[in-house]
Amino acid sequence: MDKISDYRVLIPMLKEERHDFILNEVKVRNRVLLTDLAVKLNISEDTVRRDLKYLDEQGKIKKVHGGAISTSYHLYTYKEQEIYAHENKSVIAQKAHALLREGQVILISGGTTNLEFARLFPKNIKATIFTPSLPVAMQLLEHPNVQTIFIGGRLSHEAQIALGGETIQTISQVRADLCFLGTGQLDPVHGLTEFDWEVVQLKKAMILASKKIVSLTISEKINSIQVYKVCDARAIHTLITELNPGDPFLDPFKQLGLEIL
Amino acid sequence: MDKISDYRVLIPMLKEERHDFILNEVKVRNRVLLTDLAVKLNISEDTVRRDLKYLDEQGKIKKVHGGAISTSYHLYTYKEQEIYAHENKSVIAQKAHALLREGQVILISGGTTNLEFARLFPKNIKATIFTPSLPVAMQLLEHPNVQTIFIGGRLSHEAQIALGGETIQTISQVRADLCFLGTGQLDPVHGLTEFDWEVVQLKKAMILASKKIVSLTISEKINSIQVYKVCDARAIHTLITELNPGDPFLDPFKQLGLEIL
DNA sequence: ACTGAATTTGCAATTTTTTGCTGCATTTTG
DNA sequence: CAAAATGCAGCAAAAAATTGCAAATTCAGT
Repeated sequence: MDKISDYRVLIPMLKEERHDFILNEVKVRNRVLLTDLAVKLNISEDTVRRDLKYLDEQGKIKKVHGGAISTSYHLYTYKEQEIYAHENKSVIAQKAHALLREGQVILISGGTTNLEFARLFPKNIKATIFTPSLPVAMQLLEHPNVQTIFIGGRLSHEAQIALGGETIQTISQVRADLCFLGTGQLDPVHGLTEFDWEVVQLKKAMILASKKIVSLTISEKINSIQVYKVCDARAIHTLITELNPGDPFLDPFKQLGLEIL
Repeated sequence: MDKISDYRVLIPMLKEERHDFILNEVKVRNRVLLTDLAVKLNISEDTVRRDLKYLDEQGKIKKVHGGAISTSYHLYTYKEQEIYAHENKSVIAQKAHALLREGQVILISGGTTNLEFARLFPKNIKATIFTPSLPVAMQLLEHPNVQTIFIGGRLSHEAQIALGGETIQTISQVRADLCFLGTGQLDPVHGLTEFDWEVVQLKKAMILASKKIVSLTISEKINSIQVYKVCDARAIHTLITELNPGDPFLDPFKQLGLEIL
C-alpha cells in the first residue's frame, strides 16, 4: 500500500483516473473520508469534494458529510459486526487476487473473509466457482463472468452453509484448481482446527477435491486451537493474512514451507 | 491486538455509518442503551441522543427513555419495499398458512411471492423444506424450526435459483407433501406457462416430486400466457390469490376443480 | 508554435453542519 | 420524597460544504 501511495504522490492523476480510484476505494472499504482521499490523491479537499459530488450525481456512490459511502451497501443485509476486522478482510481478499487465472475451477467455503473475497472477486475474470455457502453464492451472483454452482444439502442455521452427507458426496465429484478455505483456528503445530465436527468433514472433502489450498486468515485467528482438526498446517499451500508477508509473526508457517502473501 | 482496538477507536465514524451501526444493534438485540452506544461508538451521549432522535423520526426505531427499541421486526430486515405488489403478496403468503401441518416435507420454488411466503412462514411449525432458490433459503434460515435443504446446482444470475440437470436430478429423489410453485403466467386454458425453458424443466420436476401442488399467484399474472408450458391448470390443486375466493374473476379455475383460497 | 476559449484546480471568505458542553427541566428509581 | 439518571435547549468550537474567483492546464484551430 505504501509503495502505491508514494507512486501516486509523484504523478498527478487525471480526473477519470481519480474517479476510478475513488470508486474502487468506496467499493473496497464501503466508506471513505474526504480528508483521506485528499491525502492519498495529493489534491485539495475541494477537488475531492467536487469528484464526490459528481459521482454522487451519477449515482455511483452516496456522498455524506465528511466523505462518501457505498450505495449498494445498505441493500442486502450484510452484517458487519466488527468494523475494524472488515478492513483487514478487504486487504486479504485483494491479495488473493494474485492467485487467480482465467478459467479456473474454484472451491470457496464459508466465513466472512471468504464472503469478502467473493464480493471483491475481479469482475473481468471468468471462473467456475463451487460453494456450499449461501452468502458467498449470493455475492457471486453479482459477477456476470462467474459461473456459480451451489453445492446443495441440509443448511446450517448458524453458518449458513450446506452440510452433511449429500454435500460432501457432491464435493467429492469436483476437481478444483484452487480452494479458498475459511479458517476457524490456525496454529503451526496443530494445524487448521474447528469447533464443529460437521464443518470439519466438509472442509476435509474440499481439501481432497482441490489441487491447491489457500487459507485466507486474519491474524487474530492464528495461534489458537479448537477441538477438531481439519488438516495439518502443511496441507495449506498458500496463507494470506492482512500482515506483511515478512512479519516475524508468520515465521513458523514459513518454516513449514507455506507460501505467504 | 492492542493495535487493532486502538485503531478502531481512532477512526472517526461518519454519521450515516453510526446510523447503520445503531440500526444493526437494535435489530440484533432488540434494545439498546444510550450509554452503551456512546461507549461503543466513542462519542458523547448527546450525539447518540440526536442519532436516536433522527432514526426515531425516520420511523426506523422507537426511542425510549435511556435508549431505543425495535419498532417492528420487519422494518429494516429486507428490501421489502422494493418487492412489487408487496402488500398483495403478504396477503397471499398468510392465506397459505392454512395449508401447513406439523412435520410436512415442502418444496418451494423461486419468485418474490414465494420469498414472502418463506419470510412469513409460521415460526412455531416444524417442517422440512427443499428449495432451489437462494433468497428463499436465506429467509428460511431465520426460522429455527425449519430444516432447510438447498437443492444445489448451477445458479442462474437473474433468477437466483439453481437450474440444470443436477438440480432436477436431486429434486426427482424428493417426495414432498406440498409444493409451492412460483407462477410465471397462469391461464385456465393454457395452464401454467414460463418464458424460460430451464425453469419449466425445474418446475416439472418439482410437480412430479410432490403430492399436492399449490400456486401462489397475484391476480395480474392470471389470464396471460408465455411460450413454454409447465402444466395444465388442473395439475394445480390449490390456487391462492390476493382476491376473495368468491371473486368471479376466479370462476374459470373453480370450474376446473381447483381449490381456491 | 501561438491564441483564446473551456475546463480544471486551488485558494479564501462565508455559511452550514456537526458535535460536545453547560445549565436546567423531566423522568425514573429506591 | 429525594437522589440519580436522562432529556432538552441553547451555545460555541471545530469540521465540512459552498461560493466566487483567479491561476493553471488542456485543446482545438489556425
